[in-house]
Amino acid sequence: MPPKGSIEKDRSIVRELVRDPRQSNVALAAKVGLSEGSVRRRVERLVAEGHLHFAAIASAPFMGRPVHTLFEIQSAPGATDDLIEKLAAMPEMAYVYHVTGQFDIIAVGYFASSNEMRTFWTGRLGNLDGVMESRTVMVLRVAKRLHEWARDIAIDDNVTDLD
Amino acid sequence: MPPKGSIEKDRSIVRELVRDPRQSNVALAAKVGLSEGSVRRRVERLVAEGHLHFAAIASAPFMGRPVHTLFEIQSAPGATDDLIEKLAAMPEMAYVYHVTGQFDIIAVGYFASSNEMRTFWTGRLGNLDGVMESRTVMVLRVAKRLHEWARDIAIDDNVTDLD
DNA sequence: TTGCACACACGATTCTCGTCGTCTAGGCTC
DNA sequence: GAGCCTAGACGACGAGAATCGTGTGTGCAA
Repeated sequence: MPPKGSIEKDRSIVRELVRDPRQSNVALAAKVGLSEGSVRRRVERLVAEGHLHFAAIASAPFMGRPVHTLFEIQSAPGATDDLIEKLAAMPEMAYVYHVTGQFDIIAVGYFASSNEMRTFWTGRLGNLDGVMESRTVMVLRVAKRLHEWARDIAIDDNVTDLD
Repeated sequence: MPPKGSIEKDRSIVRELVRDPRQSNVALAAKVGLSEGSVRRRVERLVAEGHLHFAAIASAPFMGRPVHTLFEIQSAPGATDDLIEKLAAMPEMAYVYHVTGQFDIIAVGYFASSNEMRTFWTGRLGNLDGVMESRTVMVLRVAKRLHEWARDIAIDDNVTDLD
């Protein structure tokens, strides 16, 4: 087990990488006060454990999918998990959340046109077993998409044993 | 302007990077059929133009924010843009969308505890000017979070002039 | 022709990556 | 408690690879 305070080093590595994902291990090592090799091993471990991951994010409009839609779905009792599986398997879907509230599932997808979205909604989604009710919400503008949200966060010292 | 078909090279670079964000320019160049230098410059340009960006994504629980909440907000007429600005400026917020439907804004945030979320909701969010009604939706499980969604998408040839 | 936008070529510098020796913490036996 | 052993993490280091800046060529349009 990390001998306490080690997790803070991990977090500072993560914060630093969130701030600049493409910096070299050498630069990162200098900032967090470790050697290049140690930083490299820690990053590998953090990625393997799922605490950190790297992504290249494409602009959906640039890739030919300008229509950004959110679906709120109420599922039949007991059907939620199945439904989530099926939604997650659809390539149009980027995010699928199991949530509380009036609806059980929120899913976000990208489409080439409103018409294609409509086809998807009325055809593929509407025909799925277990869909009681669904609503679409069109995303007009993304005001903030901060995969970098962790950057400014001050970490409480007493929160060290989280998964 | 790119002489047509150049945008397809850009897209194949993007797709390839989405598939593996940390591959070297040399490897990428071999796959898309360009030299290392050309790929490097194209990637720089794509990032500068906002069509592509690199991110290191931290696990929110690991960073001490296990509570994942979505807020649906109905704003007073004319107040939406202001409200969006204010929400986007809050460090707890990771995503802020301007949307259609019953609500005008959907915002997603991460909190250290449900209590902190409640404090935020009743205190900071509830006191903002222009908030007519707001609901919280707790995210129980993230079934899919595919920043890599663009990977499998076939691009229509007639969709070349999008921003 | 001139200008411009790309692409390629090619060193110099920097980084990555595997390996090795060291140090420390913890557990075990005596 | 002393001595010993093991596991994990760290730093050091060198070979190989990647990056990065610059210079040159080529196609196209004004």
